Amino acid sequence: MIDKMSDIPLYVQLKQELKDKILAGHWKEEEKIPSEFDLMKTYKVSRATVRAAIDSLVLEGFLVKKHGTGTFVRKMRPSIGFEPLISLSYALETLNILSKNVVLQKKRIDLGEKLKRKLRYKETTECLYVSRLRYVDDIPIAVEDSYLHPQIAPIFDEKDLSKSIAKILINETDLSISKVEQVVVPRLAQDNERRLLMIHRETQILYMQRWIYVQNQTEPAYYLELIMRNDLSTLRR
Amino acid sequence: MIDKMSDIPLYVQLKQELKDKILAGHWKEEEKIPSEFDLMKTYKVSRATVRAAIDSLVLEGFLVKKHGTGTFVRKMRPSIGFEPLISLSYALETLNILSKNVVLQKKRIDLGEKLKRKLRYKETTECLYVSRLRYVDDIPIAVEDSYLHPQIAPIFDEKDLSKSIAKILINETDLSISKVEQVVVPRLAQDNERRLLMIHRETQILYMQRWIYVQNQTEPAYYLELIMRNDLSTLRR
DNA sequence: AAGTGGTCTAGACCACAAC
DNA sequence: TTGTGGTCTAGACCACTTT
Repeated sequence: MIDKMSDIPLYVQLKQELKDKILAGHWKEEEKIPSEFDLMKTYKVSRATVRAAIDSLVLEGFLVKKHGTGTFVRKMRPSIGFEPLISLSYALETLNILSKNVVLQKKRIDLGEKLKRKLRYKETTECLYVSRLRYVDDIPIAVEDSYLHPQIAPIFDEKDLSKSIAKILINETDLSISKVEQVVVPRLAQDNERRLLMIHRETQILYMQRWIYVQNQTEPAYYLELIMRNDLSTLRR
Repeated sequence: MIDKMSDIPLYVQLKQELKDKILAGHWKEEEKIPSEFDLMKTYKVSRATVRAAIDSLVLEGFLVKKHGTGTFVRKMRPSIGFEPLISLSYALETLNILSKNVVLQKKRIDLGEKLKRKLRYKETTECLYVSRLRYVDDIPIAVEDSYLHPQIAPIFDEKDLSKSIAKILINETDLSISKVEQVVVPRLAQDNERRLLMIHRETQILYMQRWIYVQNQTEPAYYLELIMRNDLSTLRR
């Protein structure tokens, strides 16, 4: 209950009240909670107080607001906080850097022995290959080669691949990620990389490989290989 | 300037106005911006509008508020370059989260076969072991076990290990990092981990291993194993 | 048309930090 | 004591979604 005499701010009390109900399952996932006006009446507080409590819970990922419709309990993601480790888009967003991808190529390919070993496939001999260039303000910052396992490739057939593949994997599928392996090597850019990223010979880049495993599959669902500029400190928006 | 006839919300216009001034260097880093009341007068808007604009910029990491003192331009965070990939401290800083370490143990240890394999040592059979607990606002968020190769361990004999080991490696030595390998697995916390992190059984954690290689050495200079809470988004400030 | 969240105003009092 | 940000109220109108 809410105590107006308490030293604890009303919106904090209301926030805790709502959070407790969410965690206790009082409202189910995806279910609508009472409207802001209902909450005003129920708890006898002003709308600003209700909104402060709700906004805070939205920020913490417990609630989602839909304009004109209502406020809903957010489907719990098993991996909140995990995203920046998986998705370059997400990692950049935490720095307030917005990037966009341009798809250069997208095709099914057969894997040679060498590539098969690199992708850590055991049996599978084909995959969906996507080559992309990532831009921040029309400046190319990374070249990404993605390899999608046949088991998950169909999901991406009709997706907009200018968006983050990792984000799609996390948010638009029911797959849960079981392991992420990653190797990063700093080195100088090679000629072809320099041309794509429009950088000088001396510029250092990061070469990164990433294997993402889902659920019980033994082969990586998503292999990513990228090179990126290592001097993004000046790109804040 | 702010246009009350525009379709763009006033607080968004004000936010953009302030952001532009920050990026243009109109106020320097760590410098105080005008008070909320000054901004109300200057732009002829209500306090709620001013606060909405400022709160949004705080959230994005451009401003910091200090109760009773004022609002200040935030010091620029490190880039997404190499550092956040190596150092949890850096990675958290990009999320606007400041953390500190407490050293629980620090001792030389002899390695059994199992540990030797885990550390990926070929010949070496000893190392410097450091166990630390990482806090954000007195909340324990991670337990870290660090293993330092004998070749670099002496460097850390007299260092303050409440600071980031990776940061020391990057900034206070001449060693250059040649490779970083990392494995992340999301899973539920075990009993002993739950106690240290003061979390419930259902809470998901991230288990991470990281091998850092320097220069031409074939054995990792720094092996790190940690478990951390996977709900750090709720700790953002 | 009705209900929801989004924006905005004007005013009030409180808690904290610095002078 | 003064100035700052923190909390809270009561009211208004707008934009979006559903009925």
